[in-house]
Amino acid sequence: MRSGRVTIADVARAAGVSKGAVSFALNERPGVAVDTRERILKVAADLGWTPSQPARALSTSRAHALGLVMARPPEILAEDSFFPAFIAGIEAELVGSGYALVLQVVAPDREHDGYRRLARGGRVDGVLLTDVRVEDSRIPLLESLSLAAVTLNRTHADSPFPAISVDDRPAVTAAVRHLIELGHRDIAHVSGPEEYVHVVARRTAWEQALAAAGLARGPLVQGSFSARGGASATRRLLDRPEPPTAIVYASDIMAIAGLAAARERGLEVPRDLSVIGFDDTPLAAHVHPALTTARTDVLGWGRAATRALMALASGRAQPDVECPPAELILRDSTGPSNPQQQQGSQQ
Amino acid sequence: MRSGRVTIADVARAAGVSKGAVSFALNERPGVAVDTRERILKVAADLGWTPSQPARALSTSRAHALGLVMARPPEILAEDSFFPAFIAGIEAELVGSGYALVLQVVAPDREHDGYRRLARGGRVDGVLLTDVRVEDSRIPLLESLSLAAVTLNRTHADSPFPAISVDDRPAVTAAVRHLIELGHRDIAHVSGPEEYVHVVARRTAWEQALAAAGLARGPLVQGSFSARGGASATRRLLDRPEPPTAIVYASDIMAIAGLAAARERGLEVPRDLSVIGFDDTPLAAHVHPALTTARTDVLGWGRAATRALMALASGRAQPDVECPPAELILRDSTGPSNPQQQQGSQQ
DNA sequence: CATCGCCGCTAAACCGGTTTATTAAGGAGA
DNA sequence: TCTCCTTAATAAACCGGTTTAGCGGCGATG
Repeated sequence: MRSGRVTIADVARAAGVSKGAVSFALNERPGVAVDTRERILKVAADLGWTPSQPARALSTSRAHALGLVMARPPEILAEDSFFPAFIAGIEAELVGSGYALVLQVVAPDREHDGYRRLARGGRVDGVLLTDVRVEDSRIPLLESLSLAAVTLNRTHADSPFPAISVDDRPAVTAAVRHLIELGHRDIAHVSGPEEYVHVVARRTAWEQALAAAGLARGPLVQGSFSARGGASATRRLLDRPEPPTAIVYASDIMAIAGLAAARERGLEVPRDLSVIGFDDTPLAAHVHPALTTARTDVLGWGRAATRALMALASGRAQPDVECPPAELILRDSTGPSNPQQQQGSQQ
Repeated sequence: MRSGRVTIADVARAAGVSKGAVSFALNERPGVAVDTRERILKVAADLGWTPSQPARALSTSRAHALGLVMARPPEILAEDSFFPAFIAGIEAELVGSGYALVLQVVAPDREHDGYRRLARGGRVDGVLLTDVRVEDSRIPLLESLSLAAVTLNRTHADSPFPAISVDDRPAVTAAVRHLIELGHRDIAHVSGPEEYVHVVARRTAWEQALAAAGLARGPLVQGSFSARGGASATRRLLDRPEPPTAIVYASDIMAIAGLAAARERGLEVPRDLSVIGFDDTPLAAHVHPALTTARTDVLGWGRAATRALMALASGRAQPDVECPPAELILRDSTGPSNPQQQQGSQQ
């Protein structure tokens, strides 16, 4: 009575039953008469009782929580709209499930520690693996920690974990085709670190779309997914003796920074240069010119991944899931190729 | 031996002591001889034992976790660089403390549920309150849930919780003064929902700086902290019979969208219009023209708030903390007032 | 009418830690 | 040498749930 929390024993006493009966009633297990169950639930509601998660976790040896490790450098974390949307998707699925999300932000070189901290002490039942690598050292790590996991996109290495994937390639293919239809023949790509599977997928799609059209592979610059990286990659492309007439970026942030870099050079988009981003950041529609880009349902991706991981953590084996592919959104940053105008226009 | 997890009993047996001794040794409590303690710790390390958090939480009735509820609409969540930086700050302080961060993303009208879910079931020992309101209904809620909390900035209502504050006003004051020095006399403000204390603080600082210079209060438009809101607020300002020559925005995202909106109108920044943002998003330096804005050490803010909350959750009363104020960063989006050029330049 | 089986419920063990009460051993003081 | 006090360590209770074993009571069955 004087103690703070209401416990299962209080409920049992008030309902005139045993602790076990309350537990059974709460978890909808057979062995409790319907009217008894209802009486118990009513008493529980009246007393405002909710089972203690730690106690429940201790006896079931399941934390009823999922983990997410974010290992990006702070600058990129702050710029990217992926995580906020993704986390919103996770939570949309978690609401009402009794599961919680435990976060871990770590320096990129301390990534493994993040997973170890979550696993040890049994804080979570499983983790969501984002930013999946071609060869991902987290896979063996998680196996050794015997943590459940799902990967966002398939790693190229062997993985026992279900992959929840979004195919970026159709949008990139469509982007390149769109540019070719506009008359572009020199189409560059600003990618990211090649260790990431999504970077490779986008770069490959760009290459293959060019090859399919019988065009030479345009210049490729590796950006860093940051605004700074996008700006410097763009400057490097524009400094070439024969600068490209169009650039396909692996992210909106790099593309938006590219827009500014082009303008500094006196180029006007899309007259002198066509630009295509990737992500469809909310800002993309509100820069000048509005950015042609690729859209992915990140929130839906988060939901699908979470659903699979919860099922997996409950012991049900899960198949791979294929989410709807990214699609191209046409806006105003792409236009007809206009090479003579552009060449040597600066200085 | 065959069971998965190593428990304290395994360590005790291996070290030839009792469970209690292991617990004492781990928690550095007196009553264990130095060499015994070292032997125990060595055995624990050899066995790879880490105490189970749920078990520990059950006996100490402390979750060793903090909670953060994000109640912004998805669009704004995705655009804003605040949360990623803030969360990075929280984690920077949490690393090595044994605490974890539990996240809860909810629809703005379901905010209270988020806190209830965290409190019930004892998932967290305390919560960080962001986006503090002038009259904040979460304060009485948290008192009734008897959850510890710190607020980011002081609510105007009574609050028993320590406030960890950053003063936005000096930067806004400096921004307005800077514009006045450049010859501007008609300085508008795009703010946000007036329920937020930081919105009121920025708007008030803008008003007071104008009044201090003997200038009339310029036009005020309430934005929504989204790119879309920034664009439409800007258009509304530029549609006035006598459009302002300078706009101070309450956020970078709105300012960047404003840049594009001005350009659509045929205005050139800063020649025809000066623009100042707030936040110093990483992108701010990489748009064209580079955005003059206000910078806050959000990461440091997160650290300070987390430090205070952990201490509070451990039972130590905490004083209010004042973090370094926001400061103005001069870039290229502000220039001398040029009103004749601008008026009627569109159409 | 005796037996079986099932239903509804209880008592008690258990999860893996922390903490309190208690005991054994060793050293100082008289 | 005996007593007293301190220190080191243990055994057992406890945190708040879940889960297993078991036990009355009742209807169905033979």
